[in-house]
Amino acid sequence: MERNLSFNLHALTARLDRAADRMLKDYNVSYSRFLALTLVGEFGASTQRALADALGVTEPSVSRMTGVLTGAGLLEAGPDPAGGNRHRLTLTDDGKQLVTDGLRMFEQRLAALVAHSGVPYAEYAAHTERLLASLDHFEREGAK
Amino acid sequence: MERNLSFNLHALTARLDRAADRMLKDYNVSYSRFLALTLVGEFGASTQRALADALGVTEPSVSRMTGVLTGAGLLEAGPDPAGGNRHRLTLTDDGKQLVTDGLRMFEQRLAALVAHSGVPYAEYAAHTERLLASLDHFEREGAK
DNA sequence: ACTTCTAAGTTAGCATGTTAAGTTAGCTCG
DNA sequence: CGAGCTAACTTAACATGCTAACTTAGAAGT
Repeated sequence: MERNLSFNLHALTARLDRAADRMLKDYNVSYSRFLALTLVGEFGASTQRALADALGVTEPSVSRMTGVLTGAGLLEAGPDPAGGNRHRLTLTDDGKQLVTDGLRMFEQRLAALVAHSGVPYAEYAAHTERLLASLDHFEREGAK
Repeated sequence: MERNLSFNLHALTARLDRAADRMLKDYNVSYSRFLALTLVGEFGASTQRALADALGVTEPSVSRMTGVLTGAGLLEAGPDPAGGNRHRLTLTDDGKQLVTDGLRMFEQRLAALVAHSGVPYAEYAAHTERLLASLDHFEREGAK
């Protein structure tokens, strides 16, 4: 048996994530937290529920994460004027700065990696997206 | 900003792993543990150190995992006749059975997913492998 | 207005990853 | 042969994912 696709995807992702964690060490945030901040800042994920969906994780994860990020002064979580039991999420100035810096750094590094590997970026990215969409489809089918 | 490659890879892998966990629920093992057993059974990863390398995780992870798997009667870990402070890892009959069943199950499911998505399996798998190799290369460079 | 439903968030407990710092078994060399 | 080296393994403490079960704030129906 050769190492199969799901195994290699698992390994590739785990290593990319750890590399990202190392790059962010100076900023004292993990890659997960950086992603959360990015989604709040760049995609306007404005409640914890929305952020959980965007990150693809559960509400308890986000609940704990927002607690930490608020404590670190990167995120603000006030009551949402839209009503309901919601928290409106916004970035502080420090949070905005971190997202800006981090995105630039990752872009450069990933470009270098892909260039070195010779893999056609656009095609690979498109395939990844298509697999993700199919998986979503299967999961929705299965849940019915 | 569109959702970038590393983000989608992260999401795709996380979901594949969770789907695999659900499929293995009846067998009472997680996907991580299944992978460990597979590497012992199919690749002859015969010490904890070798298994850690093959899985791409650290020794403490493997140490804890082998403890659990041994307790579950899926794995045996005796002293290694090769000497040194090593444990020789081998599958029990139950372990072998699990690996056989699991691999067949995953193969079918992944084939269905990839077919549904229309992504060319061989090419995508080759690209993934190449990226992994490049990342290894970068990490080795960086460590020097 | 009171009950009830629903959606959002929290808390508790588990799994499995990490790093840092021990421990143990055999090898090497003066 | 004893001191120190190295490699493999373990232990401890932390991060962050999950599920299950609870709380809270509005909305809806009578």
